[in-house]
Amino acid sequence: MNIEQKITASIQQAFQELFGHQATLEELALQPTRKEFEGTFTFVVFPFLKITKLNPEASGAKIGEYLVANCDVVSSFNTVKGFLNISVSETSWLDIFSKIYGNADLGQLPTNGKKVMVEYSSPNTNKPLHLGHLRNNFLGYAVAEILKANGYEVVKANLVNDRGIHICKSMVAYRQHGNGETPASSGLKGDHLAGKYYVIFDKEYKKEIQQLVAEGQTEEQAKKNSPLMLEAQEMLRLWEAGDKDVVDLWKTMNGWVYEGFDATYKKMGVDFDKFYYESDTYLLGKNIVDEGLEKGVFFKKENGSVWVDLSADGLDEKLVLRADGTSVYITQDMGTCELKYQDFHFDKSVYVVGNEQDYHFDVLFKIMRKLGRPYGDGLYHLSYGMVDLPTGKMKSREGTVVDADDLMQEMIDTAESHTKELGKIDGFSAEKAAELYEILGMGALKYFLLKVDPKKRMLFNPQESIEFQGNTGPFIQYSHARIASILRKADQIGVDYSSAGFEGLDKLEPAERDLIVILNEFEKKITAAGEEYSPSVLAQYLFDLAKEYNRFYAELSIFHENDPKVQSFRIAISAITAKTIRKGMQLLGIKVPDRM
RNA sequence: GGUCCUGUAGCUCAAUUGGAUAGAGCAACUGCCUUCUAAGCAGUAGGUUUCAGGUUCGAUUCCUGACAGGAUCACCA
Repeated sequence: MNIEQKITASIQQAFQELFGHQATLEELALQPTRKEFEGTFTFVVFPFLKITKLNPEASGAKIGEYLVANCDVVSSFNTVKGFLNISVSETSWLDIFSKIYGNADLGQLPTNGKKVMVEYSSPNTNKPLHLGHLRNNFLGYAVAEILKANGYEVVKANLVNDRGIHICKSMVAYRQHGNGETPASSGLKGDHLAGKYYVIFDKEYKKEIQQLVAEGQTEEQAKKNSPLMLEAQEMLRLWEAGDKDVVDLWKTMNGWVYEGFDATYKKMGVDFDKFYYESDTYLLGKNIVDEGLEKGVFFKKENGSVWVDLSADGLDEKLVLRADGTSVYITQDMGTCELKYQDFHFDKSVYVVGNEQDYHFDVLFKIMRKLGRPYGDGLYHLSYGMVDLPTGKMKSREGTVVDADDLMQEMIDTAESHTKELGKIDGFSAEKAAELYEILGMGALKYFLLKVDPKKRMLFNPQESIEFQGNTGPFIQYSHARIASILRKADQIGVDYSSAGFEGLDKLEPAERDLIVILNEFEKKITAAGEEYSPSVLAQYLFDLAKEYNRFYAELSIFHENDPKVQSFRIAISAITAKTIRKGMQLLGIKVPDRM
């Protein structure tokens, strides 16, 4: 039983004994005391005035007195209006600290026996990754790690969109303008090479449209009649028919792209347990269409197309199979959904996909539930907002994208120049230094993208967005490095900061207590981040923790402290702060350095 | 036009899910390095929470209606 539960249980008892009222633990929830008041936890009595039949102050006082007399962790209280502010004794805080300090599984909750799949990244193989993908990948990875910490067994999946008209566009342009260029001959990363021809296609395509319009066609006609577009469509048909030349080219180009993606994923620090390829899954789902027709979930129109009617659910009628019997997007998504379940028998399945597909997933999940899938209620769309630039929305065809590889390198370079300016790492080897720049640059970038509530769209200003001070990754990393330095010194001079070193300590400075209070919230935050699928909860917490530690650091001395117990305790609390930061940042996919 | 999301300090974001005088960071200003890393700490200033109603002890949070921005509404993916 943790401290909050202990206090709420006592309040429940107080209601029983003082007012003869049976309150649920749920309605007795505590909240943190605002820092301008004395106390740690606050109980709001307003909702219970009808039960106490006293004014707010008197109600609070009565419960407060009961707590001081009957709850051993409560040392004092004060009431302001209807707010009962509760103080916890210093020895209780020290007990709590000892428990945290002795916990070998800090930040890892016990297994819950449940399995969850997290699908993220899911790139197209016709162009390199950009800023929007970074948010997706960092989010997906962090959510997966957070769910692991919550006791789930996690499968990270990547559904690669490796076929379709967009790939054919790159292929057509490559055939016409490629001259046998390869990543090796051009020095371009494979994904960038494919992207180059995707852009060439679009340029040439637009020229053709202009030409055709000049010859008197409408723009719509021109788009359909453009020889390039016709060729791309023909190539798609040939691909589906298994034409050897087309398939060979497709394999070659995709191979280049995967090499490029591998490098990018490595730099991002993300990984996957299972890859799905749309070239394998795009024909799936037709059996589910049949099943839906049998069960009466779907219906057939006169022309043979198959639909689902979701108007009773506030949605619309939605096509699930074309009149010619071919699949649409949602057909294969139904099939892939079922395939994933057959492969892994998950309890939950999370899709990390941008909010422009909200409607699509709404429909997909409603369908799977109507079909009575056992996992229907476990389907979840982690919908995140777009990343906007100051110039507006990113459009890959128009070249207004921030490339992922470029941005990551830029961050690392900035970290390098910043570090050199400060001149603190003189003893570092070149490799050590390079490693540090990467840790700092990637930390800044990841933290920036993860600290915002996923569902909100966010603004990214390449010039201004990335800071190394304030609410940033490097600030938290810096706090860790400071502590690491203290621990090195403590080890060097041989201080015992095991719990034996501060046994019997019974006094606390406010800065020490505040630090214990926030350290004690770690598991609660991991739980909340997991329940809400929101790494931002954890990011915010780690910032608050680092801030609290830096206050402690500035206010209290460690190696000038004369009382050996106090000194030992301060090192211990520093050590556990570092451990919490390291573990928490790890859940966000961010590394922390020992020196910077 | 229908549906959904968003609107909080000059800027970027919080606000424990209905609680106290709405908090951080950046930018601006003032202090603090002979002491464990100043990528830090302390402080000043900055707000009619887009607007108008409503619900109640109490609203940034819930409801209604405006306004603004975005997404989506294909036999595209």
